[in-house]
Amino acid sequence: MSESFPPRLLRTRLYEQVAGQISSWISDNGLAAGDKLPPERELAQRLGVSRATLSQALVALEVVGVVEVRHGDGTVVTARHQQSTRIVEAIRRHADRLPEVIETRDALETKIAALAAARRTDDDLARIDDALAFMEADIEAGGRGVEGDERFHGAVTAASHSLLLARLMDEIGDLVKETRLESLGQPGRPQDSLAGHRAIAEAIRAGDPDAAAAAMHAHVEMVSDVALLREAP
Amino acid sequence: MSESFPPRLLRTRLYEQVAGQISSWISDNGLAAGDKLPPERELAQRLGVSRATLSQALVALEVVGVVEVRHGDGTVVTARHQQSTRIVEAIRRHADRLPEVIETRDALETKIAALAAARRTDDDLARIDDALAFMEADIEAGGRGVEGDERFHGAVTAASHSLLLARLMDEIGDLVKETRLESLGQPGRPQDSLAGHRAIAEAIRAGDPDAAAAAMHAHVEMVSDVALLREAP
DNA sequence: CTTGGCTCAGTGGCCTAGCCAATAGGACAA
DNA sequence: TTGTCCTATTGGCTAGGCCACTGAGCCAAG
Repeated sequence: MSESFPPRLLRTRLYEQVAGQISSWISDNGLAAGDKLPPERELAQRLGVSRATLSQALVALEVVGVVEVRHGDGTVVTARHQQSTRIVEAIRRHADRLPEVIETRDALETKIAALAAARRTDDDLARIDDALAFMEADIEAGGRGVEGDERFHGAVTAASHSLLLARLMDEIGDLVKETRLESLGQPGRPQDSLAGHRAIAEAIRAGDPDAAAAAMHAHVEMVSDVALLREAP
Repeated sequence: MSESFPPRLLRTRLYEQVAGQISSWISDNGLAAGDKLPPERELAQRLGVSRATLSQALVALEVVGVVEVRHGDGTVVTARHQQSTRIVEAIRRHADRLPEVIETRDALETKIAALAAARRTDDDLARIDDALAFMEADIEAGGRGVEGDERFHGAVTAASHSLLLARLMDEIGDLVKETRLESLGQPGRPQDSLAGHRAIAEAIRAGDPDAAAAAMHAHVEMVSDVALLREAP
């Protein structure tokens, strides 16, 4: 019942507000890469916070890649400040983001499947089979196989032995999760999905990259056939 | 001239070390999602730093998504802590990271090229042509066309009209830059690269996704033929 | 027995005040 | 012109303290 409750009323820490203000101040005043921010002491006073808090905000902005703090010199604006940071948010709020997620999954997972077919060890294969079995049991018990689906794709990703691709998949993990829930909620879909997984697993077992890529592509395409998208061709 | 100078001898701030220690402490002790860290006062004392510094470290870890700091309750470990965080660093230090970057580029840019062919506007096309012209002029003037190369791929990415794919490309931007420098430094390579770009541009102009994908794939494959890799087949 | 309010100990949030350390840029000597 | 040194500026970090929030236990009202 407690499905969609109030969003937990997240409490904003002071440093977050400060970071936000600095960030938008940079945009509003059109500060470009290399431009300097005011000294900490002055900035803190102007913002009405202590230097310690300002320091936290700067750490946050630094981690995200908006500014660079140089001991003894000052704080300068980094390049690529507008793009990276807020795009995730932009996407999250964007209504028609589903197609983009599908496209991106297709790009990454097709390659991942091909690599997995070429590189999988026996252990990798065992984990893939485990995920398959888990999903099958879940579905037979009346479940939708959500977790099994997740495990399967995770196992395949691991089998590709590419840290970078794994990292990017993780990056879009949350978005993928939403499409997963969407997709597996449709009647008959879990079984179809399981069948798709089996085809992918077989190609990987056989060590056939092209077949694995094709199977994964077909699978992602099938998954993308979601009610939400079916109205606007 | 200041092309690839000293890596700027990055100065580690205390909070970075602290964040690192906490992070590995979490891994080593097998802390799972939901487990609590010691209180700030105790942790600060144990690590031999002030609470303010520890606080900065926690902000950093929070921004990255490793922990969640709850006012009045404590600091708890978040899910997905092991994967995301340190992989970027791991990759950066990994000697044989080149192949992974190439693979990932191939996955993303092949898809991007196909989408660009399907969606490019006339403006997109104009920007692509501009980049092409810029690179050509640079090469004729004796340059290596590094910036032109960057512009071209940027223009194609923009033409794909996918925020998500653009974001992921941005994510691996630094790594790609290194391979770019590596590749274009080889004799005759700039011209070859330019020819590859032309083929891609033509396919996009013609609105042929398959051809664009194929051309991009060939291009990435050509680029990957780097001295560093040629010894270990 | 359940519910709501109260208290209190533990914990993070934030501040003030201050000294240390790195940097850049100017003054000055060679 | 070049190299060295000095110093003002600016960030790095600490210490110590008060306030605010959370959760658990207790207790009285329903």
